[in-house]
Amino acid sequence: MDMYILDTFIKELNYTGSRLGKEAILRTATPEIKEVLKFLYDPFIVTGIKEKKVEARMHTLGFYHMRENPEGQVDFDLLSTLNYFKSHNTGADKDVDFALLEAYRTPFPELVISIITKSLVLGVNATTLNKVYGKGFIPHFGVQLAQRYDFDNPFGNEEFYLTEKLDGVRCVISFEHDKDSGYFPVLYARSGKRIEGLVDIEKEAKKLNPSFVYDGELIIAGKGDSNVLYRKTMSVIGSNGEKHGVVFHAFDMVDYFEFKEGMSSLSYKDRRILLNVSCEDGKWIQKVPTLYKGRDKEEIQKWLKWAQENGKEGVMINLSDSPYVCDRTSGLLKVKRFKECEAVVRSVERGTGRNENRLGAVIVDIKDGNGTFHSVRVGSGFTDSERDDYFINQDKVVGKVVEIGYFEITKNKADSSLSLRFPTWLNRVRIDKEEEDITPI
DNA sequence: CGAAGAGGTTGGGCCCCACGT
DNA sequence: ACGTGGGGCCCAACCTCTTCG
Repeated sequence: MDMYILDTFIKELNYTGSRLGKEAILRTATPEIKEVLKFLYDPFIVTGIKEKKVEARMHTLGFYHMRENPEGQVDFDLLSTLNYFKSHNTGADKDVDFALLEAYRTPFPELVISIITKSLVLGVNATTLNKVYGKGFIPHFGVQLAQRYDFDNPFGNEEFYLTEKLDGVRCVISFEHDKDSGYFPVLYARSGKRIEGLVDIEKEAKKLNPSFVYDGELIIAGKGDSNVLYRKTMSVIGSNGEKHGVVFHAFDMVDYFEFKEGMSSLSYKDRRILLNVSCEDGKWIQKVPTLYKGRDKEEIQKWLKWAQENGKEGVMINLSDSPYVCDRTSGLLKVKRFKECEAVVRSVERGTGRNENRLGAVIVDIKDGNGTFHSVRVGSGFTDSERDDYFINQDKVVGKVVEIGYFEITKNKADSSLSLRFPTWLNRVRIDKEEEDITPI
Protein backbone atom coordinates (compact mmCIF):
# COMPACT_ATOMS: atom_id res chain seq x y z
CA MET A 1 0.00 0.00 0.00
CA ASP A 2 1.24 3.47 -0.88
CA MET A 3 1.43 5.20 2.49
CA TYR A 4 1.25 8.64 0.89
CA ILE A 5 -2.12 7.83 -0.66
CA LEU A 6 -3.42 6.67 2.72
CA ASP A 7 -2.07 9.76 4.46
CA THR A 8 -3.63 12.07 1.86
CA PHE A 9 -6.96 10.27 2.07
CA ILE A 10 -7.06 10.70 5.85
CA LYS A 11 -6.05 14.36 5.66
CA GLU A 12 -8.81 15.04 3.12
CA LEU A 13 -11.34 13.29 5.32
CA ASN A 14 -10.33 15.34 8.32
CA TYR A 15 -10.26 18.56 6.34
CA THR A 16 -13.97 18.63 5.56
CA GLY A 17 -16.43 19.09 8.39
CA SER A 18 -19.43 18.31 6.21
CA ARG A 19 -20.76 14.79 6.56
CA LEU A 20 -21.94 14.62 2.95
CA GLY A 21 -18.47 15.80 1.90
CA LYS A 22 -16.93 13.01 3.96
CA GLU A 23 -19.21 10.51 2.25
CA ALA A 24 -18.00 11.73 -1.15
CA ILE A 25 -14.38 11.25 -0.08
CA LEU A 26 -15.12 7.79 1.32
CA ARG A 27 -16.41 6.77 -2.13
CA THR A 28 -12.93 7.40 -3.56
CA ALA A 29 -11.28 4.89 -1.19
CA THR A 30 -9.18 2.11 -2.72
CA PRO A 31 -9.91 -1.48 -1.65
CA GLU A 32 -6.83 -1.35 0.59
CA ILE A 33 -7.97 1.82 2.29
CA LYS A 34 -11.35 0.21 2.84
CA GLU A 35 -9.60 -2.66 4.61
CA VAL A 36 -7.87 -0.16 6.90
CA LEU A 37 -11.23 1.47 7.66
CA LYS A 38 -12.69 -1.93 8.40
CA PHE A 39 -9.87 -2.62 10.84
CA LEU A 40 -10.42 0.73 12.54
CA TYR A 41 -14.17 0.57 12.93
CA ASP A 42 -14.91 -3.11 13.48
CA PRO A 43 -15.56 -3.22 17.24
CA PHE A 44 -14.69 -6.91 17.32
CA ILE A 45 -11.12 -6.21 16.27
CA VAL A 46 -9.07 -5.26 19.33
CA THR A 47 -5.30 -5.05 19.59
CA GLY A 48 -4.67 -4.74 23.34
CA ILE A 49 -2.42 -1.76 22.60
CA LYS A 50 -3.25 1.83 23.53
CA GLU A 51 -1.29 5.06 24.04
CA LYS A 52 0.13 4.23 27.45
CA LYS A 53 1.76 1.00 26.33
CA VAL A 54 3.10 2.72 23.23
CA GLU A 55 4.60 5.52 25.34
CA ALA A 56 6.18 3.05 27.75
CA ARG A 57 7.81 0.94 25.04
CA MET A 58 8.90 4.00 23.04
CA HIS A 59 10.80 5.05 26.11
CA THR A 60 12.35 1.64 26.69
CA LEU A 61 13.32 1.15 23.06
CA GLY A 62 14.70 4.66 22.68
CA PHE A 63 12.17 5.64 20.01
CA TYR A 64 10.98 8.44 22.21
CA HIS A 65 12.47 11.30 20.26
CA MET A 66 11.80 9.84 16.82
CA ARG A 67 8.57 11.39 15.73
CA GLU A 68 8.98 11.13 11.97
CA ASN A 69 10.83 9.07 9.46
CA PRO A 70 10.89 10.92 6.11
CA GLU A 71 13.27 8.31 4.68
CA GLY A 72 10.83 5.51 5.45
CA GLN A 73 9.33 2.86 3.26
CA VAL A 74 6.52 4.37 1.17
CA ASP A 75 5.32 1.07 -0.27
CA PHE A 76 4.46 -0.75 2.93
CA ASP A 77 2.29 -3.81 3.50
CA LEU A 78 0.16 -2.25 6.22
CA LEU A 79 -2.58 -4.82 5.88
CA SER A 80 -0.34 -7.75 6.87
CA THR A 81 0.87 -5.78 9.85
CA LEU A 82 -2.70 -5.08 10.93
CA ASN A 83 -3.59 -8.69 10.36
CA TYR A 84 -0.89 -9.73 12.82
CA PHE A 85 -2.63 -7.83 15.61
CA LYS A 86 -5.95 -9.53 14.99
CA SER A 87 -4.49 -12.65 16.57
CA HIS A 88 -1.78 -11.11 18.78
CA ASN A 89 -4.01 -8.89 20.83
CA THR A 90 -3.10 -9.32 24.48
CA GLY A 91 -0.83 -6.28 24.58
CA ALA A 92 2.38 -8.19 25.32
CA ASP A 93 5.56 -6.11 25.20
CA LYS A 94 6.93 -8.00 22.23
CA ASP A 95 3.82 -7.16 20.22
CA VAL A 96 4.01 -3.48 21.13
CA ASP A 97 7.67 -3.53 20.10
CA PHE A 98 6.72 -5.11 16.79
CA ALA A 99 4.11 -2.39 16.25
CA LEU A 100 6.72 0.32 16.85
CA LEU A 101 9.34 -1.29 14.61
CA GLU A 102 6.83 -1.66 11.81
CA ALA A 103 5.52 1.89 12.24
CA TYR A 104 9.00 3.42 12.08
CA ARG A 105 9.76 1.68 8.82
CA THR A 106 7.25 4.01 7.14
CA PRO A 107 7.31 7.78 6.68
CA PHE A 108 4.21 8.01 8.90
CA PRO A 109 4.94 6.20 12.17
CA GLU A 110 2.37 8.16 14.16
CA LEU A 111 -0.32 7.39 11.63
CA VAL A 112 0.45 3.66 11.73
CA ILE A 113 0.47 3.66 15.54
CA SER A 114 -2.85 5.52 15.68
CA ILE A 115 -4.34 2.80 13.47
CA ILE A 116 -2.95 -0.05 15.58
CA THR A 117 -4.16 1.62 18.79
CA LYS A 118 -7.45 2.34 17.00
CA SER A 119 -7.35 5.94 18.19
CA LEU A 120 -7.39 7.61 14.77
CA VAL A 121 -10.29 10.06 14.64
CA LEU A 122 -11.82 10.69 11.21
CA GLY A 123 -15.20 12.23 11.91
CA VAL A 124 -17.02 9.21 10.53
CA ASN A 125 -18.45 6.15 12.16
CA ALA A 126 -19.87 2.72 11.38
CA THR A 127 -23.19 4.27 10.34
CA THR A 128 -21.60 6.45 7.67
CA LEU A 129 -19.27 3.70 6.47
CA ASN A 130 -22.17 1.29 6.05
CA LYS A 131 -24.17 3.96 4.24
CA VAL A 132 -21.35 4.39 1.72
CA TYR A 133 -19.95 0.84 1.42
CA GLY A 134 -23.17 -1.07 2.00
CA LYS A 135 -24.89 -2.63 4.97
CA GLY A 136 -22.72 -5.14 6.73
CA PHE A 137 -19.38 -3.51 5.85
CA ILE A 138 -18.95 -2.90 9.55
CA PRO A 139 -20.86 -5.52 11.54
CA HIS A 140 -23.52 -3.73 13.49
CA PHE A 141 -25.59 -5.14 16.30
CA GLY A 142 -28.25 -2.83 17.59
CA VAL A 143 -30.79 -3.18 20.38
CA GLN A 144 -33.59 -0.77 21.16
CA LEU A 145 -32.35 2.05 23.38
CA ALA A 146 -34.43 4.57 25.26
CA GLN A 147 -34.41 8.32 25.11
CA ARG A 148 -34.54 10.38 28.26
CA TYR A 149 -38.09 11.40 29.24
CA ASP A 150 -38.43 15.15 29.60
CA PHE A 151 -41.18 16.08 32.07
CA ASP A 152 -41.37 19.57 30.56
CA ASN A 153 -41.80 18.22 27.03
CA PRO A 154 -43.99 15.12 27.29
CA PHE A 155 -45.40 12.99 24.46
CA GLY A 156 -49.03 13.34 23.26
CA ASN A 157 -52.14 11.63 24.57
CA GLU A 158 -50.89 8.17 23.70
CA GLU A 159 -51.33 4.96 25.57
CA PHE A 160 -48.22 3.65 27.30
CA TYR A 161 -46.97 0.87 29.54
CA LEU A 162 -44.73 1.41 32.55
CA THR A 163 -42.11 -1.11 33.61
CA GLU A 164 -39.28 -0.98 36.10
CA LYS A 165 -35.91 0.17 34.76
CA LEU A 166 -33.57 -2.64 35.66
CA ASP A 167 -29.95 -1.98 36.55
CA GLY A 168 -28.00 -4.93 35.21
CA VAL A 169 -26.48 -6.05 31.93
CA ARG A 170 -28.52 -5.84 28.74
CA CYS A 171 -28.88 -9.14 26.95
CA VAL A 172 -30.53 -10.45 23.80
CA ILE A 173 -31.32 -14.14 23.41
CA SER A 174 -31.32 -15.27 19.81
CA PHE A 175 -31.38 -18.77 18.30
CA GLU A 176 -29.07 -20.51 15.90
CA HIS A 177 -29.58 -23.75 14.09
CA ASP A 178 -27.30 -26.71 13.77
CA LYS A 179 -27.82 -30.10 12.08
CA ASP A 180 -26.85 -32.06 15.17
CA SER A 181 -28.35 -30.08 18.03
CA GLY A 182 -31.23 -28.27 16.30
CA TYR A 183 -32.05 -24.83 17.63
CA PHE A 184 -29.91 -23.55 20.46
CA PRO A 185 -29.88 -20.19 22.24
CA VAL A 186 -27.06 -17.67 21.93
CA LEU A 187 -26.78 -14.70 24.30
CA TYR A 188 -25.50 -11.29 23.22
CA ALA A 189 -24.58 -8.11 25.09
CA ARG A 190 -25.67 -4.70 23.84
CA SER A 191 -22.45 -4.37 21.88
CA GLY A 192 -23.06 -7.60 19.99
CA LYS A 193 -20.41 -9.45 21.96
CA ARG A 194 -21.46 -12.94 22.96
CA ILE A 195 -22.07 -13.66 26.62
CA GLU A 196 -20.98 -17.22 27.20
CA GLY A 197 -21.34 -19.59 30.11
CA LEU A 198 -24.83 -18.70 31.33
CA VAL A 199 -25.78 -22.35 31.21
CA ASP A 200 -28.89 -22.17 33.41
CA ILE A 201 -30.48 -19.50 31.24
CA GLU A 202 -29.45 -21.33 28.06
CA LYS A 203 -31.08 -24.50 29.32
CA GLU A 204 -34.33 -22.75 30.18
CA ALA A 205 -34.29 -20.77 26.92
CA LYS A 206 -34.77 -23.98 24.95
CA LYS A 207 -38.46 -23.70 25.86
CA LEU A 208 -38.75 -20.37 24.03
CA ASN A 209 -39.90 -20.03 20.43
CA PRO A 210 -36.69 -19.92 18.33
CA SER A 211 -38.24 -17.78 15.60
CA PHE A 212 -38.12 -14.83 17.98
CA VAL A 213 -35.41 -12.81 19.63
CA TYR A 214 -35.86 -12.06 23.33
CA ASP A 215 -34.64 -8.79 24.82
CA GLY A 216 -34.02 -8.37 28.53
CA GLU A 217 -31.70 -7.59 31.41
CA LEU A 218 -29.37 -9.90 33.31
CA ILE A 219 -29.31 -9.45 37.07
CA ILE A 220 -27.91 -11.67 39.78
CA ALA A 221 -30.68 -13.38 41.75
CA GLY A 222 -31.38 -12.38 45.33
CA LYS A 223 -32.46 -9.47 47.43
CA GLY A 224 -30.46 -6.43 48.36
CA ASP A 225 -29.35 -2.98 47.44
CA SER A 226 -29.61 -2.50 43.66
CA ASN A 227 -26.11 -1.01 43.68
CA VAL A 228 -24.70 -4.19 45.23
CA LEU A 229 -26.69 -6.44 42.90
CA TYR A 230 -25.48 -4.46 39.90
CA ARG A 231 -21.85 -4.92 40.87
CA LYS A 232 -22.29 -8.59 41.65
CA THR A 233 -23.87 -8.97 38.22
CA MET A 234 -20.95 -7.18 36.55
CA SER A 235 -18.54 -9.40 38.40
CA VAL A 236 -20.20 -12.63 37.31
CA ILE A 237 -20.86 -11.57 33.71
CA GLY A 238 -17.31 -10.28 33.33
CA SER A 239 -15.60 -13.46 34.44
CA ASN A 240 -14.68 -16.47 32.31
CA GLY A 241 -16.19 -19.93 32.52
CA GLU A 242 -19.61 -21.07 33.64
CA LYS A 243 -21.79 -18.46 35.27
CA HIS A 244 -24.58 -19.25 37.70
CA GLY A 245 -27.16 -17.37 39.72
CA VAL A 246 -28.09 -14.86 37.03
CA VAL A 247 -31.71 -14.23 35.96
CA PHE A 248 -32.78 -13.06 32.50
CA HIS A 249 -35.60 -10.52 32.93
CA ALA A 250 -37.40 -10.46 29.57
CA PHE A 251 -39.08 -7.21 28.58
CA ASP A 252 -39.56 -7.55 24.83
CA MET A 253 -39.55 -9.98 21.93
CA VAL A 254 -39.20 -9.49 18.18
CA ASP A 255 -39.41 -11.73 15.13
CA TYR A 256 -35.93 -13.05 14.32
CA PHE A 257 -35.83 -11.66 10.77
CA GLU A 258 -37.39 -8.34 11.72
CA PHE A 259 -34.75 -7.94 14.43
CA LYS A 260 -32.06 -8.53 11.81
CA GLU A 261 -33.68 -5.93 9.56
CA GLY A 262 -33.79 -3.46 12.43
CA MET A 263 -37.52 -2.97 12.98
CA SER A 264 -40.54 -4.97 14.09
CA SER A 265 -43.92 -5.00 12.40
CA LEU A 266 -45.69 -5.43 15.73
CA SER A 267 -46.36 -2.56 18.11
CA TYR A 268 -45.30 -2.77 21.74
CA LYS A 269 -48.86 -3.57 22.76
CA ASP A 270 -48.93 -6.64 20.53
CA ARG A 271 -45.41 -7.72 21.42
CA ARG A 272 -46.28 -7.54 25.09
CA ILE A 273 -49.32 -9.78 24.57
CA LEU A 274 -47.08 -12.18 22.68
CA LEU A 275 -44.50 -12.12 25.46
CA ASN A 276 -47.16 -12.77 28.09
CA VAL A 277 -48.45 -15.87 26.33
CA SER A 278 -45.22 -17.31 24.94
CA CYS A 279 -42.70 -16.76 27.72
CA GLU A 280 -43.47 -18.73 30.81
CA ASP A 281 -41.79 -17.55 34.01
CA GLY A 282 -39.13 -19.98 35.16
CA LYS A 283 -36.30 -19.94 37.62
CA TRP A 284 -33.74 -18.23 35.35
CA ILE A 285 -36.00 -16.54 32.81
CA GLN A 286 -38.76 -14.23 34.01
CA LYS A 287 -40.94 -11.57 32.46
CA VAL A 288 -40.65 -7.97 33.61
CA PRO A 289 -44.09 -7.11 35.06
CA THR A 290 -46.18 -4.25 33.70
CA LEU A 291 -46.61 -1.64 36.42
CA TYR A 292 -49.26 0.43 34.63
CA LYS A 293 -51.05 0.58 31.31
CA GLY A 294 -53.02 3.63 30.20
CA ARG A 295 -52.75 7.31 29.30
CA ASP A 296 -52.49 9.02 32.67
CA LYS A 297 -49.09 10.72 32.91
CA GLU A 298 -49.58 11.27 36.65
CA GLU A 299 -48.78 7.57 36.94
CA ILE A 300 -45.24 8.25 35.71
CA GLN A 301 -44.56 10.50 38.69
CA LYS A 302 -46.22 8.03 41.00
CA TRP A 303 -44.17 5.05 39.82
CA LEU A 304 -40.96 7.06 39.70
CA LYS A 305 -41.55 7.87 43.35
CA TRP A 306 -42.18 4.19 44.00
CA ALA A 307 -38.92 3.35 42.25
CA GLN A 308 -36.96 5.84 44.30
CA GLU A 309 -38.45 4.72 47.58
CA ASN A 310 -37.67 1.10 46.80
CA GLY A 311 -34.11 1.50 45.64
CA LYS A 312 -34.92 0.94 41.94
CA GLU A 313 -33.09 2.71 39.13
CA GLY A 314 -36.21 4.27 37.62
CA VAL A 315 -39.04 3.43 35.24
CA MET A 316 -39.38 2.81 31.50
CA ILE A 317 -42.21 4.19 29.36
CA ASN A 318 -43.12 1.91 26.45
CA LEU A 319 -45.43 3.70 23.97
CA SER A 320 -48.13 1.21 22.98
CA ASP A 321 -48.10 1.85 19.24
CA SER A 322 -44.33 1.99 18.75
CA PRO A 323 -42.48 -0.72 16.87
CA TYR A 324 -39.27 -2.24 18.20
CA VAL A 325 -36.37 -0.35 16.63
CA CYS A 326 -32.77 -1.56 16.84
CA ASP A 327 -31.54 1.92 17.70
CA ARG A 328 -32.24 4.77 20.10
CA THR A 329 -35.92 5.64 19.77
CA SER A 330 -38.55 8.01 21.10
CA GLY A 331 -40.93 5.05 21.41
CA LEU A 332 -39.11 3.96 24.56
CA LEU A 333 -38.38 6.48 27.29
CA LYS A 334 -36.40 6.18 30.50
CA VAL A 335 -37.23 8.13 33.62
CA LYS A 336 -34.71 8.44 36.39
CA ARG A 337 -33.78 11.14 38.83
CA PHE A 338 -30.29 12.49 39.20
CA LYS A 339 -28.99 13.86 42.47
CA GLU A 340 -26.72 16.80 43.16
CA CYS A 341 -24.04 17.42 45.76
CA GLU A 342 -21.36 19.89 46.71
CA ALA A 343 -17.65 19.32 46.24
CA VAL A 344 -14.39 21.21 46.28
CA VAL A 345 -12.22 21.27 43.14
CA ARG A 346 -8.65 20.11 43.81
CA SER A 347 -7.11 20.20 40.33
CA VAL A 348 -7.67 20.52 36.60
CA GLU A 349 -6.55 17.81 34.17
CA ARG A 350 -5.64 18.10 30.50
CA GLY A 351 -7.86 16.24 28.03
CA THR A 352 -7.13 14.17 24.94
CA GLY A 353 -8.11 14.38 21.26
CA ARG A 354 -10.23 17.45 20.68
CA ASN A 355 -9.58 18.47 24.28
CA GLU A 356 -5.82 18.08 24.00
CA ASN A 357 -5.10 21.73 24.76
CA ARG A 358 -7.78 22.30 27.31
CA LEU A 359 -9.53 20.82 30.32
CA GLY A 360 -10.46 17.14 30.13
CA ALA A 361 -11.64 16.66 33.69
CA VAL A 362 -11.44 18.12 37.15
CA ILE A 363 -10.63 16.21 40.29
CA VAL A 364 -12.95 17.11 43.13
CA ASP A 365 -13.38 16.03 46.72
CA ILE A 366 -16.79 15.12 48.09
CA LYS A 367 -17.38 15.02 51.84
CA ASP A 368 -19.07 12.22 53.78
CA GLY A 369 -20.94 12.45 57.09
CA ASN A 370 -17.72 12.02 59.10
CA GLY A 371 -16.10 14.95 57.37
CA THR A 372 -13.80 12.69 55.34
CA PHE A 373 -13.06 13.72 51.75
CA HIS A 374 -13.27 11.33 48.80
CA SER A 375 -11.75 12.06 45.40
CA VAL A 376 -13.90 11.90 42.24
CA ARG A 377 -13.06 12.75 38.62
CA VAL A 378 -15.63 14.83 36.78
CA GLY A 379 -15.20 15.20 33.03
CA SER A 380 -18.68 15.31 31.50
CA GLY A 381 -20.97 18.32 31.29
CA PHE A 382 -18.42 21.01 30.39
CA THR A 383 -19.04 23.15 27.32
CA ASP A 384 -16.04 23.71 25.06
CA SER A 385 -15.72 27.32 26.20
CA GLU A 386 -15.72 26.20 29.84
CA ARG A 387 -12.95 23.71 29.01
CA ASP A 388 -10.90 26.52 27.44
CA ASP A 389 -11.62 29.02 30.19
CA TYR A 390 -10.96 26.80 33.20
CA PHE A 391 -7.79 25.40 31.68
CA ILE A 392 -6.26 28.85 31.33
CA ASN A 393 -7.88 30.40 34.40
CA GLN A 394 -7.69 27.49 36.81
CA ASP A 395 -8.15 29.86 39.77
CA LYS A 396 -11.76 30.24 38.74
CA VAL A 397 -12.46 26.67 39.91
CA VAL A 398 -9.51 25.21 41.86
CA GLY A 399 -10.17 25.48 45.58
CA LYS A 400 -13.75 26.54 44.95
CA VAL A 401 -16.93 24.83 46.11
CA VAL A 402 -18.99 23.58 43.14
CA GLU A 403 -22.10 21.51 42.52
CA ILE A 404 -21.87 18.09 40.86
CA GLY A 405 -24.66 15.96 39.43
CA TYR A 406 -24.61 12.18 39.91
CA PHE A 407 -26.76 9.09 39.83
CA GLU A 408 -25.67 7.32 43.00
CA ILE A 409 -22.90 7.05 45.56
CA THR A 410 -20.59 4.07 45.12
CA LYS A 411 -18.40 2.35 47.69
CA ASN A 412 -14.94 1.13 46.79
CA LYS A 413 -14.76 -2.62 47.34
CA ALA A 414 -11.20 -2.58 48.66
CA ASP A 415 -10.96 0.36 51.03
CA SER A 416 -14.55 1.57 51.55
CA SER A 417 -13.77 4.97 50.06
CA LEU A 418 -16.70 6.61 48.29
CA SER A 419 -17.20 7.81 44.75
CA LEU A 420 -20.01 8.87 42.40
CA ARG A 421 -21.58 7.01 39.47
CA PHE A 422 -22.14 9.17 36.35
CA PRO A 423 -20.70 12.39 37.77
CA THR A 424 -21.39 15.54 35.73
CA TRP A 425 -20.27 19.15 35.89
CA LEU A 426 -23.20 21.52 36.45
CA ASN A 427 -21.07 24.69 36.17
CA ARG A 428 -22.34 26.07 39.45
CA VAL A 429 -19.46 27.60 41.39
CA ARG A 430 -20.58 28.54 44.90
CA ILE A 431 -18.81 31.80 45.60
CA ASP A 432 -20.78 32.02 48.85
CA LYS A 433 -19.27 28.83 50.29
CA GLU A 434 -15.91 27.71 51.61
CA GLU A 435 -14.54 24.19 51.88
CA GLU A 436 -15.69 23.98 55.52
CA ASP A 437 -19.28 24.74 54.50
CA ILE A 438 -19.73 21.79 52.12
CA THR A 439 -22.91 19.83 52.77
CA PRO A 440 -21.99 16.16 53.30
CA ILE A 441 -23.34 13.61 50.83
C1' DC B 1 -35.89 26.84 12.21
C1' DG B 2 -36.21 23.28 15.47
C1' DA B 3 -35.56 18.21 15.87
C1' DA B 4 -32.88 14.36 15.03
C1' DG B 5 -28.70 12.08 13.78
C1' DA B 6 -23.82 11.43 14.04
C1' DG B 7 -19.53 11.88 16.30
C1' DG B 8 -16.42 12.56 20.10
C1' DT B 9 -15.33 13.59 24.76
C1' DT B 10 -15.62 12.35 29.76
C1' DG B 11 -16.89 9.29 34.38
C1' DG B 12 -16.86 4.50 37.98
C1' DG B 13 -15.93 -0.21 38.34
C1' DC B 14 -15.57 -5.02 36.90
C1' DC B 15 -12.44 -8.72 34.82
C1' DC B 16 -8.28 -10.59 32.47
C1' DC B 17 -3.61 -10.33 31.11
C1' DA B 18 1.28 -9.22 31.28
C1' DC B 19 4.99 -7.95 33.97
C1' DG B 20 7.92 -6.81 37.90
C1' DT B 21 9.16 -8.13 42.45
C1' DA C 1 2.91 -16.35 44.38
C1' DC C 2 1.22 -11.84 44.48
C1' DG C 3 0.34 -6.98 43.59
C1' DT C 4 -0.17 -3.41 40.05
C1' DG C 5 -1.47 -1.12 35.97
C1' DG C 6 -3.28 -1.18 31.13
C1' DG C 7 -6.89 -2.50 28.09
C1' DG C 8 -11.52 -3.89 27.08
C1' DC C 9 -16.30 -3.66 28.37
C1' DC C 10 -20.29 -3.08 31.25
C1' DC C 11 -23.00 0.81 32.99
C1' DA C 12 -23.52 5.53 31.12
C1' DA C 13 -23.49 11.20 30.85
C1' DC C 14 -23.16 15.48 27.90
C1' DC C 15 -21.74 18.79 24.12
C1' DT C 16 -21.25 20.26 19.12
C1' DC C 17 -22.02 20.29 14.47
C1' DT C 18 -24.54 18.87 10.28
C1' DT C 19 -28.51 17.37 8.00
C1' DC C 20 -33.32 16.44 7.77
C1' DG C 21 -38.16 17.55 7.71
